[in-house]
Amino acid sequence: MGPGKVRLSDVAAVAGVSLSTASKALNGSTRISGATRERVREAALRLDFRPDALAQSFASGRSRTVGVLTHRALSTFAQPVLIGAVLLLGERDQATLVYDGDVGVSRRLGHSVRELQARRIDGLLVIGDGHERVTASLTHHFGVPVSYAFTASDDPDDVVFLPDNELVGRMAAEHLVERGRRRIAHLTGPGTSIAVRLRESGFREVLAGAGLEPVGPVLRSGWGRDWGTQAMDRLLDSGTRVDAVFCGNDHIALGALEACTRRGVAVPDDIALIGVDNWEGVVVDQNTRQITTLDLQLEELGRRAAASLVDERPEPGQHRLAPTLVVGPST
Amino acid sequence: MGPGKVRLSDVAAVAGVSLSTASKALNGSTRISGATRERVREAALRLDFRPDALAQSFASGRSRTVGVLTHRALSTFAQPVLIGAVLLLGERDQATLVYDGDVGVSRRLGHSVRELQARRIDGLLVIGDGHERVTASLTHHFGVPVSYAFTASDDPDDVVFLPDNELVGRMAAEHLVERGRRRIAHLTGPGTSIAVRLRESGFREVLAGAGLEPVGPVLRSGWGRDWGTQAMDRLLDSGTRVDAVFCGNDHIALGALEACTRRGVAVPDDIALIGVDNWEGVVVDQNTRQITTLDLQLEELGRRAAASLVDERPEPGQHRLAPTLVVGPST
DNA sequence: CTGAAAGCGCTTACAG
DNA sequence: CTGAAAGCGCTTACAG
Repeated sequence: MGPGKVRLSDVAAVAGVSLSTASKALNGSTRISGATRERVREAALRLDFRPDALAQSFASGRSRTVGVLTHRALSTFAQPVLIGAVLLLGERDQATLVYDGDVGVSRRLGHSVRELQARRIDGLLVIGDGHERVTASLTHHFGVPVSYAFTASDDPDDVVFLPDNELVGRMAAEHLVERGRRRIAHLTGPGTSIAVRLRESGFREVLAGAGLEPVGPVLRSGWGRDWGTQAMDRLLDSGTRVDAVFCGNDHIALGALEACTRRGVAVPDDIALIGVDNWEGVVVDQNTRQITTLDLQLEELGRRAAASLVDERPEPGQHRLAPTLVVGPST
Repeated sequence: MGPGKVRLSDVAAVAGVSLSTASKALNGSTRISGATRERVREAALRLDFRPDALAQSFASGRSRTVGVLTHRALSTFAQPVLIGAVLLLGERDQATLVYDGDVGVSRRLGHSVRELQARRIDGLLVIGDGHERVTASLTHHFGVPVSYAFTASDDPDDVVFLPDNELVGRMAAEHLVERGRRRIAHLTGPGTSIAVRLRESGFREVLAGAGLEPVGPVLRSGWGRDWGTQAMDRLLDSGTRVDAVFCGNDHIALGALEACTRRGVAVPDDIALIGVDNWEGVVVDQNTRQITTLDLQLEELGRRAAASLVDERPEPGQHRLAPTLVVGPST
């Protein structure tokens, strides 16, 4: 259906202007008389002109495609980052070329980098797998903007987006302190984890500001529900008086909740629990919404990182995204 | 760094052939003498020639970009489908242009369709939000292959990929029957749901084949954990003897587990529980792996649907993907 | 502000 | 099997 493909030259002819003028009228913010612009626009509208994106890209050198490099086997946490990036890029009419592979392994990487260069991507987003690893900077391989999401880069001049894990700790502490809790313990993941250390540091900072410190020893080990149960039992067995626990993630918080329930400790009346991740089902979709959590806003992280490539280019350095407090109704 | 951009004409010159011959030697499966092909390849390698993808696309009309239309606000379930699609397409060196919007609402859709056409996409993938809704076919808007994932289309000639929900029911029943369970109940989601009906139908079919039928009334209502607890309580209160329960999803199964635990019913010794979704944390990462589940393989669904656009084109009609059984160790 | 012209770097009938 | 030539449909200095 239709009179064949409409080209810009057809629009120009109908509008009674040259090809180059038509082009500028439609795209360029160049000096063009308002009247001419209107005439060209009308003609384009009337003819239902749609510029051939392939030709535009070829002529302009802009591919309207952003490359994305992800770390092999996208984790639960990295997935929303990629989703956010892909959706934002779509909103900007940018396609996404995703290569998955171990960003630390140069073999696969070499192929991906070459392909992305050949594609003349307009920008590159490197998505890592959390705060734990540092990605070797790839920025110098590309003549286009490169940003890093959910991983640090080893070049301080890179544009990096990370969840603000220190703020996570501060917000957890503030939430509990504001609600009158004073004897706050901390059960968390392995002490080798950067996220664990940052969260703990923010947590201690706010406590100190309120003239407090963590009650009992900070227990650091795993990220699983089992560990949460075990740690909570240990804490309560020790006889430490506790009125709140900051759990390093929601799995730990659920494990702690289980221990409390088993021992007849009321949550949150006797002990308030706060976790991290907004793990689906922890807060939503349960009567037993006894846990408050902090959402790392990972999809938004992906959106911001992608936007940094196609919208205004931000300052070099680490950009930290604030988490969101998701309050269990009874807390 | 380097002697400027290497073009195909440079390769041709070095190899001592014409531009067109060089092009065919590198891409075409056309009749080219082995010797010539080798010479051209060597030259390309030596010069580190990388074809300009923009020029290739423009000349060939193939954009190496696949369009993806997703239903507004990607759900937890639709996300892995998109991830799978994007990753597979990357493996095929295909970029992805994702437009999110209500596929049923023509306003936004119109813009997306026009943009995708202008981009001269090589194929289109429509990702829906599960078995419940039927998407109006968009196939006729495009001259390129269109596939549908995680939604039905209203045109029987469309290529559609769905989880095999009937098989979900059959596999759940088979698993329980094979393990000697005979008094099997079914607690599930709303009776209006297509997925609920298909799962129940497969479930009943296998039971019937074993000379059985569901024990007690099939309880249909919500998808949440609360409902699972409530339904399990109702079932046990009724005095019905039960040795297994097929739960419509993992949330329901977890709710049922809670009810059992509270009442001192041993799972899986007294009552085996099987759910659906392989919801993170249900089976993995807990000592209390008391629940078996069926994984809908949604990422694989996305991969298959994407592959149907860029690899071999499958038959029209619905293609159903088998779930995977994820057995809790003690079941 | 407008237009003529070159050029982006390949692919692909077509003729030989 | 190989090559000369046209052409893909825009953008962008450049000159006017």
